[in-house]
Amino acid sequence: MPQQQQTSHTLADNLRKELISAIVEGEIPQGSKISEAELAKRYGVSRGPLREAIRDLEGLRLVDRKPHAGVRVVTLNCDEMKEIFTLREALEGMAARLAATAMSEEDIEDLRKLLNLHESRVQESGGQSYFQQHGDLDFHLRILRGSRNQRLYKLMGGELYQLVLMYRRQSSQRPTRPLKALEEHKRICDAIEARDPELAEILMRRHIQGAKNSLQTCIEETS
Amino acid sequence: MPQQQQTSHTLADNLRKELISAIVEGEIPQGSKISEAELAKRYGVSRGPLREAIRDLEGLRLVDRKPHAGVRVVTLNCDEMKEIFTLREALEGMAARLAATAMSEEDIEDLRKLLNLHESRVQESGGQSYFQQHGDLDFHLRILRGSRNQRLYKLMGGELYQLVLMYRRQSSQRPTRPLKALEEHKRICDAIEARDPELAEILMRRHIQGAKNSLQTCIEETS
DNA sequence: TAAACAATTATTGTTGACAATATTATTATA
DNA sequence: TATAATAATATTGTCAACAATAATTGTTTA
Repeated sequence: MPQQQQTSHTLADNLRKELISAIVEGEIPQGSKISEAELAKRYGVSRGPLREAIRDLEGLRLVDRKPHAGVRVVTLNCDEMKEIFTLREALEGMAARLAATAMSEEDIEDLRKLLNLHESRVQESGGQSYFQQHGDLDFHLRILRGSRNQRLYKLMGGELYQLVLMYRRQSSQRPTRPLKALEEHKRICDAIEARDPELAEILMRRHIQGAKNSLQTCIEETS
Repeated sequence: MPQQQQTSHTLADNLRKELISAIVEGEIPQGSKISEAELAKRYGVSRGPLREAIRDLEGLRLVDRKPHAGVRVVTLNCDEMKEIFTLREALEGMAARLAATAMSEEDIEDLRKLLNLHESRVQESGGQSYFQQHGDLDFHLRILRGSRNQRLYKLMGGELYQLVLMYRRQSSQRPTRPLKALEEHKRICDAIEARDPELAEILMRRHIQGAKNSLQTCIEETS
């Protein structure tokens, strides 16, 4: 079953989704100040629900807020992104460990099919964009769900992945070797299929460490 | 410097703190429905800021909300608590790893002093209550801060620890062997002092696994 | 001219009233 | 009597006006 109904029938909840999308896609640029009045007019709602939605975004750390001074979209510098990847390493490593015992045979079969799909996409067209955009996250989300740990799934899949997505979309992140990543995904899947939690965790952590290391080096910002 | 000013000068932010405290302490019992009108009257504010504060609590997973049907305080059963402890294992394990290289000599010295203080408290009075209530969390928060990973610190120290606290306060959690816990803390401190990230992580994970295992076994709830 | 102070303006924070939805109580019917 | 449909009630969701705070602009003074 789907985990949530399509539309929540409340303005604040719909706004929340729209704003998340707008920020992640860069429609509302990083570091820009958000004007409540302007956004309210733009989305055709009053400021009440809008403020509630913004409050949610603050919880997701997509915006920063200073009382009486307004909210700004966060600016993701490379250092912050490395922090997030460190969290990914810890959390997704644990997810892989749990998935190795918690995933059903059908789940694993589906996961394998997904990897085969990814392989064909990568082969047929270089496929970098597709794989980078969706394929990689699909795989990681499957593992997170496979951990059967609701809180883990919601935490990584909900809050943190928005930030990863945002960074990928906006930082002109170069595609990081889809072939190598796909190969690593396969090995992780192997470990899960072999019901080897320790190996699954180690491989996942290495995989994410690799991604972290390939983040473009930070530009030192003294001011 | 302190990370936040004392009072935020906005009703919603102050309410947020009060509500968190009220829920964690059990003043607002688990599973109870929250009436906006009643709470607004109780705290002498209008429903606007109250709703924003509640929205924050939802982000912290302290309450559940169904659109048009109200919010309820979450009920922490043992299974959920085990999920949280699994997150703790992953995140605090990572924190210990990072702390082993990131903490300054002074930080480590202070940590050692803290442990000595704990030891005297435990010895002089059995000290179970103090150590269980504050000492244990103090130690873990120090490690989290020592990781020098802001996001890790805020995530575990902010959102997740509220839930751990809530469970401890309300589930008549028996004090889980303060002497053994203290001993484990010392070993973790040793590993950090020796600048041994792998060992620090392993010990921290074991330490939290032990705490998880000592959670009282769940009462099976079929209905 | 530059700096500091003061008045203005714009934005955020708050409130109480109104609208929409879900829950409860009531009534009719099998 | 039990169940289902329906009306009444209470609660949540939304709005537009008001208050309070911060940013901006203009003015005065060294």
